[in-house]
Formats: sequence, structure tokens, C-alpha cells
Amino acid sequence: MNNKLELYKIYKKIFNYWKKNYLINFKKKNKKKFIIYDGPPSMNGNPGIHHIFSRIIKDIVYRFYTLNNYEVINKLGWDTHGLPIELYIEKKLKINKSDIGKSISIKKFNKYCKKFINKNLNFWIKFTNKIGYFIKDNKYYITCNSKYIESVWWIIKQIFNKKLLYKDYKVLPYSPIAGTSISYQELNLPNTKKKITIYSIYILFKLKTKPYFFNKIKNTIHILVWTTTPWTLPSNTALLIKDNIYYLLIKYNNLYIITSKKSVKFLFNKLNTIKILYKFKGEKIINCEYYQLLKWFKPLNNNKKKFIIIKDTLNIIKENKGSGIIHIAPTFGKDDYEISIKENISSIFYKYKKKIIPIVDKYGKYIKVVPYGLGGKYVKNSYYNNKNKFSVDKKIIKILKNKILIIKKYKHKYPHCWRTNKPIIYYPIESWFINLTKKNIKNRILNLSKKINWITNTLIKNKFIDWLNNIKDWNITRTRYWGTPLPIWSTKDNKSLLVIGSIKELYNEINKSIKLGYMKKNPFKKWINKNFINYNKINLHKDILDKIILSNKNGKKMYRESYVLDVWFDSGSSTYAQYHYPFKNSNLIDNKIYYPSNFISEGTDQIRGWFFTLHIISSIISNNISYKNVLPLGLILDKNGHKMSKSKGNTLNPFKLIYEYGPDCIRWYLIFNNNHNKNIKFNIKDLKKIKNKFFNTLYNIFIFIYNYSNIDKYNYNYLKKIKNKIVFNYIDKWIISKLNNLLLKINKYFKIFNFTKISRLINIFIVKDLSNWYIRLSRNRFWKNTKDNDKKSAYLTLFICLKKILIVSYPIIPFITEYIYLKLYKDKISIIYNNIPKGICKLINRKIEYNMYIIRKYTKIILSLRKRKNIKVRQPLSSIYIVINKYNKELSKLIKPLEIIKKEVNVKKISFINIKNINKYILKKIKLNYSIVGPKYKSLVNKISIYLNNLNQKEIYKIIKNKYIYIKQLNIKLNNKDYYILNQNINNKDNLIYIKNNTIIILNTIITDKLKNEGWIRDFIRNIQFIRKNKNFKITDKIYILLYKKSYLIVKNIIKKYNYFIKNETLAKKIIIINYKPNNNIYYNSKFIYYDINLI
RNA sequence: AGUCUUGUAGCUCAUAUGGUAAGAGCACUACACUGAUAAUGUAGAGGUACGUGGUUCAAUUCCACGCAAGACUACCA
Repeated sequence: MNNKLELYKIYKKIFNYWKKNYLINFKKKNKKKFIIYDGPPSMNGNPGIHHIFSRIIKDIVYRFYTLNNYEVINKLGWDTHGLPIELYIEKKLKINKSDIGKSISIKKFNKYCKKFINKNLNFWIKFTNKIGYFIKDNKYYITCNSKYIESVWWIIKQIFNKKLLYKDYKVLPYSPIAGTSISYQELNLPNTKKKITIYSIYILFKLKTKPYFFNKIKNTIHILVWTTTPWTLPSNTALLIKDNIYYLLIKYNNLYIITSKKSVKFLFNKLNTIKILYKFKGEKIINCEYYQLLKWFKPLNNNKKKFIIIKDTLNIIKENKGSGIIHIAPTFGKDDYEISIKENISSIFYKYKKKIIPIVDKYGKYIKVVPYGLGGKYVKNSYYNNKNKFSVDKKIIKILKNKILIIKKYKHKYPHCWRTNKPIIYYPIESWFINLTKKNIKNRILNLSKKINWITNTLIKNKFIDWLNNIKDWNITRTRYWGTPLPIWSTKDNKSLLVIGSIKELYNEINKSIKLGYMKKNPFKKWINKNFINYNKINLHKDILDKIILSNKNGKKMYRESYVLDVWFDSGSSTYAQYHYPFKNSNLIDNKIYYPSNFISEGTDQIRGWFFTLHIISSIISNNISYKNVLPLGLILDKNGHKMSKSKGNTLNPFKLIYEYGPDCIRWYLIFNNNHNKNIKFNIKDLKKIKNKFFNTLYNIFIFIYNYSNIDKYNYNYLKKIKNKIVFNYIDKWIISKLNNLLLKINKYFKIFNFTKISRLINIFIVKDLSNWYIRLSRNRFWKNTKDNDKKSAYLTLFICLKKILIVSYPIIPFITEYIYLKLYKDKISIIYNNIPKGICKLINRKIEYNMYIIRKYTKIILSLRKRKNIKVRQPLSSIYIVINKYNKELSKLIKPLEIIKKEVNVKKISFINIKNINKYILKKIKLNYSIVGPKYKSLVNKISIYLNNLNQKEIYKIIKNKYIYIKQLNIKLNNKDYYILNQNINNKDNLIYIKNNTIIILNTIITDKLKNEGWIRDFIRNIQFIRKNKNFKITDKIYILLYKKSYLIVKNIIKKYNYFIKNETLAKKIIIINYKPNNNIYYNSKFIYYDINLI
């Protein structure tokens, strides 16, 4: 047996063993099913240690429920579309998004993406295997497969049929020079925020409806509006005001102006030039209308509000900046857009050939019909390449000259496009949305969400519900390339729409198109081949789909809406799409066998991600929840508490870690280290500690029982058979009781998915109870020669404890537990076939557990007393006196448990005495019970406390007798619940006393000659043992002890007296006295040990 | 920038919590123990409970502000 623990080798062995015996992802067949949905991680690179936490949790749940006889359904998945992959490929090919479809075809680009996915997938699968979460028979889902996409299409069609899908525009960061929208991810790249100087202008808007309290004022009232983007002024449709701050109506150079109270100070240097007429809160002028500033374009003719003052419900206005009133141009600002949606504000577009277009074109220029020569000019002069820059802002300022009160220059940070280095603008881009704000849909989503159980975390539940309460319509399309294509075709005038819900439908529609001559070939010809449907032969990505032209009822050509779907829509569809529903497995979902899931678990960052999208899609499609229990997990951070990311360079190579420490160690660490909902600071040092402490101890227990049971030729099956004949002793009963207590707790915590608690309980049991106490105390029972009941009971107890603890630990650390299990318990093929052991209440003995707790406590105390006087444990002492109290009353009458103490602390006798006998060694003190006295006497508490501290012993004994305290000065009487009495130590010469409250122990430290001799013999034996071990004698080797005669004569009497004892302990056949001092060689003789006596 | 969370020994973390002696483990030091031994025991050292202010007889705990870390939403007039 290898005495060195190598966790990675054990993993390899067990993995191969399972593979050979078809135990990979083993499932018990049962009607009782437990469904786990796996949140697909985005496959945008190599897996990191921070990716595996949720999969380990799910694997533990899978293994635990399998032990509990559930059939666990768990299918792994990967999210394979999206921006990060595109960006990676762009970087690799050294191209920009604007190059796709130009210098590189979409087909080629998507091919690169696919290739990247395939390459990474193998890597990820290998990795997932390495941490113990196995994939069987290649059953996993990836979102870029045709089957998956088909299910997603079906979902889109359902949503469309429910009339929840609509097309609108969304304002996004946009780089006109690159010609693409910019993602927030790209916007957050380093060096994209640059300081620029812009105009900060204050403009007068004419008020149209005067509020009643301005009635006295006959003149026109103006609103002072602040903006830093004059070019957006032609698109203005509303003004924003804060309802709860003060505004003033002032008179300035015959103008009547409304501005915020705070702004007056810094806008009007000379305050004597203005006259304050009114002070009022912003809410008073909400909904007042004003005249359009630049009447170049009309807002869309719809029911929405226009040119009106609205309330700042999104907290956009900062009181200390500007005039407290800002202008809203919904088409060209992020906040503007959001507030306009919320407040139902119209926006300005220009009608051109039946289409509506924003007044800035996609190159960043005003459209040609903009007057004053502004048409065709860039809205930002930094877009010009040549030096002759035309500033639209300057020109508009010129046009508005009379209406501008103040012009300043203003420096601020502004986001730039990371490719072109030019500033971005916010720009309306057409997009498809799912209507989630519709009343019945929102209510449904909210009501269903209340059925979800958030494990151990109400905080995150509240966050989730809060998010749902403020739900917005979901923008599901992106103008990207590598993604699930939106399956919608439309005619050029947008009048007819066709949503495709399956490949078959598309296949048939294409055939119609071919008949009309719009298409030549059906790209999915190979799909149906003699009734055999072959999904591998088709590609459902943008490059293929964009070329498909369909037709409406009237035979008009229809083109695809060229968007791809938000990747969150992909992963949120996994409820259905992982089973290719409804094209397959429809019974499993319709009959609620695989749906909803019992358990999901991902990082807390998924509240707005997967947790949200799963819930939304399931609510809409099935009017049901998608998951019953969620365990939100903390994130894995680096050792300094920072997020792991490639750019920071603080990621860890998981393969290396697994190779070094084994998957068990990493699994245990992640579970053990911190509660699941807290972030984990991942520190390799701690891995080492856990390996040394926990795994070595577990392995040592195994080695111990393995070695000795082989010597004795005992095995578990034999002992189990004769179980009824075996009588267990006190310590056995204690550890069995502890074990069953533990099992009860573990079962309880498994049900609420608290694995941290479980691992910590197991750790204490193995290290503290089983190893450091049970085995320590029982060692000689295994070691002795006779094969009596005592020995058998010790073996059986240890076998039982180890077996049950292995099974219970197996879900968390499957490899080492299986390894030990197979070595020790040869009755079954695998630990996997066991049922989870339940704690048996009958075997729990609270009295024994309590007494053992006292024993351990006393042992500690006595050892520390010895330490105070520096008396070695090897030196026997005569006696201990323990003061009897209500806690040790029972123990004092038991004989066997007290033997444990005697042996552990090497003392001959324990006596229990009454406290009265030693009162002279004890200092009494009175302590207030503050929680009772505090509220009663309030400020007097301090004085009472001082009074009590100054009492002498006599007075205290009086109080103990009286059972009350009367304080004359304060006229206060305290009853015996208001205070308690403490015992403290007075030291003594020969006896050492430990006093802490009721626990009082006295150690007699007088060493007689007899005790001294016994101590010497112990030393002698220990030294012989030390030599045995050092010289690599086997445990069972018999020896001869050689003593030098001259030295021997000094200790002759002692050795003679303890002759038998020495021989027994050291396995010596004989003690031989020799007349010469031998040379060192004799040490190496296999049977002889020379001992040089130079002690005494 | 806003919202939320967290801050306890050198490290990783508990319990309880408005109540007067704040707990483990690791690491460190000393001594001991040891045929499971890269283990174990005892002791020592280590804390103004992130800082400041407030409420209270009493604050690590409640409140406010600030600092640091993390998450989300955003980066705008």
C-alpha cells in the first residue's frame, strides 16, 4: 500500500475504473426524477477555475440525489454564439466588424467562429470530466446546433403568435465612421474614454401654458435649458425637470426666466442684476407645454406627448450642474430614449419614401433636407478628415443667437470608438422587442416568480423580484453575425410578415419561392433524405439564411430581417431547446417529466442573465416556472478579492491545479471554504492546507485500518456477520452516536443544499472525532495480540464509521471515497450503488456524547496544568481532584470513561470532591447580569458595577448566603437573577488548580520515587520504540534489547521490576546484558537493539 | 455615475448579537506526545470588529457620512 497520498493518481484510477464498468454519469432508473438544468457557460475561450463552481455544485446534487434513489436528469450545455466570440475572431483575423461582408464574407467569418467552437468544445468537455462532472454518450447541448436553433425559432413563433413581438428603434452607442453600433463591452475597453472640450449652452425655451400661479405675469416666460450637444436640438421633444428641488422665476434684463435655485449663483455672477419673483418646486410646472425651439421637423404623428415638461423619474438631473432643466431628444441620447419610453414621449423622424428615418444618417451627417446649409454636414467636426472642419454645433449656436443666454466651454470625458478613435454618438437603430410591460404578461411573470424558491438567500430573491417589477421590453435582436438568425421575413414595405417556426416550414416556403422563380435551389435539399431527417447536413446561420427569399400570399418577395438573436435568448430557451422541443421529447415536457427543473445554480451575476431569461421564456410559452429551486452562487475571485480576468492576468490554470491537487481537493476547497452565496477568494495556499489536513487524515485512517486489518486478517463482511455477538464499549458507542448525529444533520443540510455546512461537519468528524480521538484512544485495541471481543468491536466500529462517512462524502469528493471504498469494502462494485445512510435515532446517546465532551474538556485542562509546571506527560502523577457539580455528577459515578482521562493525562487516580473542601483556594467574584439590570436601572448601572467590584470576600459570602444584594447608598435591592457568582484562582505550591466558573480541577504534582521510576521506564520504552522505527523495523518484528552492563547496574532494580512490561511494549524477546560497548553496526542487525543508558 | 452587498487576528472563515472576557482552523514561537507521523497535544503571541460622527445606561451589532472590495445598471444632458 502506498503511504503517500496522490489524489490525481487516485482520480485517474477511479475514472478509468468507472469508464470500464460503465459507471460514468451513472443513473438509477426510477420513476422519481430529479431535473437539473445546466446553465450554458459562454464558450469564449479556455475554461478557468471560476467557471467550474456551479458545475461542481450541480454534480454534487446529481450524486446526492442518485444516492437517494432518484433518477437524475442533467444535460450539460454550452452557449456558443455571441459578441465575445466574434470579437475574438475579429482580433485573430485583424479585421473590424465593418469588414465583415466586405473584405471577408459572412460565410467565411461564421466558419471561423464554428471552428473556434469545435476546438474549444473538446477542451471544455475534457475539463468538465476532470472536475468529475461527466458527460455520457456525447449528450450535451450547444446553442449553435441546428436542432437547438429550430427550437428557438419555434419559441419566437409562439411569442409572435401571442402578439408580443414588435419592431421599434432603440438608441445605442454608434460609431458612424466604423458604421456599426458599439456594445457596452467595447465601450468599456481601456482608453475609450477621452477628455474633450465641448460647448455648454443655456437656451431660452418659450413656455406655452402658464401655470396658474404665474397669472400676474403678462410677459412671455422662458425656461432656461442646459445642453452640451447643440446638434441634438432639432430633435428635441421634451424638457426634463426635477420634481422635488426648488426652481426660481427670475427677472433678468426684462426677461422672465425659470431656472433652478442652485444654478442662479453660478450662472448670474452679479446677483443684483436679477430679481427673484417666485420660488417653487419643480413638480408645479410638470406637464406644462412649450413652443418647439427649431421648427424644422415635426414629431411622429402618434398619440404620444410632445413639447412638454416631464418629471425626471430616472434621476438623470444633477442639481449642481447646469440649470436643472435639460432637453430631451429621444433619438440621440441614451437617457433621453429611456425617459421617453417611460413617459410616453414622441420623437422626431423624417418621412422619406414611405420610411421614417432619423435626421442624422448612418454616416453621422445631417440628412440633406436640414436647412441653413446644415444638410450633409457631420454632426461632430472630429468626423472630418481634412482640416477644414465645419462645426454643426457652432452653426446652430449662431442660428439660435437670440435665444442663447450663456455659452461656456466645458471639458468632460466622452466615450470613443476603440477602432476609429472617433467619438461615438447615440443613434436610433431598428430592433425587435418582446413586450414584457403589457399588463397581463408582466403580472404573469411576477406571480410565477413568487413560486420560485431561492435557496439561503432572500436578498437575491428580492433583487430578482425588484428587477421584474421594473421590467422593460426585451430587445432580442442584434446587428451581428455569429448568432441564431431571427426567423422573420418581411416585404420591403414592411406590410406583410412571415415568422418561421420550424425547418420544415422554411423548407416548404423555399419550395414555393422556387416555383415563383425567386430562388433556384433549396439549400436544405439534403435535410430530408428518404424520410430520414439529417440535421447535421444543414447550416442555419446568417450566411445561408440571408440569401433565402420567400414570398407572401400575393407572391410578393420577402427578405429576411437580417438580425441575429440576443445570446440570452438562446440560453433562456434551453428549457425547451436542450430537448429539441416540440419536435422531439414533447411528452417529457408536456407531461411535466423533464419540466420544470428541480434545481438550477449559477453565479449571482446571472440574476439579470439566465435566471431572468429562463423565467421570462417559460412564463410566456408554458405559463409556468422553469425552475423550482435556485441556488445563486458567489463568484470566484483571486486571492486579493479581485475578479479573475484575462486582462488582469490573475486567472489560474485549472488543468495545472487539478494535476497538482486532484479534482477532489479542488471540489472540497470550493465547497468547504465559504458559504455558497459569498464570493470565494481563491488561494492556492489553502488548497495545500486542505490536502494536508483533511485528505491526509482521511487517507491515514484508511491506511491504519487497511494495514491492521490485513495483519489480523479481519474484513468488514466477516465482522458484519458476527455483529450480534460483538459487545461495543463506551468509546465505540460514543463514536457511533456521533456518527448518527452527523448523518441526521447531513441529510437535513443536503435537502436545503447547504454543502458548506456538510463539508465542515464531515471535516470535524473525521479530523477531530474519528482520527484525533477515537483512533487515538483505541490504538492499542488494534495493536494488541489477542483477538478478543474488544478488538473485534473496535474494528467493526471503525469499519462502520468509515463506510458511512465515505458514502456521505462521496457526492462532494467522489474519487477518493470510491478508491477507499473499493479497497476496504469488497462486497459491491462501486460506492455509487449505495443508498444514502440515514442517521438512526436509536443509536444516538446524548449522555455518552455529553460525558465525552466533559472528558475531552477535562483532559485538555489537565494537560495544560501539567504544562504550567513543565511536567512531561510521560511522567506519571498520583492524583487529580475534580470538584463535583451538576455537569459532571453523572460522569463521576462512571468508571470506564474516567479511565480515559487517567490514561490520556497519565495520572493514577481521580477523586471527586465537594467545593466546600477547597473554598480557601477560591476567590469569589460577583458579576452583573447586564441584560436584566441594564433596562431596570439605566444610568445607575455603572455605579452598581463599581460597588460590586469593591466588595471583599466576606461580604460576597454573605451575599451568597442571603441570595440578594442590598446597596444602601443607591437604595437598590438586586435579586439573584440580577447577578451571578464567578470563581477565580488562588495559586498553591504543590497542587495546581484550574478554576473557571463551575469547573474546578486540582492536580497533585508531587512526584514520589516510585512515580519517578515509572516515568523513567516510559522514557526507556519510548527510546527503544524510536530506534525501532528509525531503523525501519517492521511493526511485527521481534527484537532483543542489549544493555551495557556498567550502565545497567544503576537501573537494574527498575528494569527487573518492569521486565515483562518492557518486553511486551517493545516486542522484545529478551533483555540481554553485555560487557562491552558495541560499535554502531549492531543497530543494523535485524533483531538486536543496543540501548545506551546514560539517563538518570 | 446610480443601486445593492461586503468589511471581524497575518490568512481563511464562524457563532451570537444592543449587555461589559469577540470564537475556530491555518501560519508563527516554545514545549510535549507519537509504530496512522508531511499527523497530534498544550501554551504563547496576535483584535480600538474599515474610519468618523450620532442614538443609548450600554454599539462590533442600530442610524448617517466617508473609505475599500465586489455585483448589477449604466457611462449620459
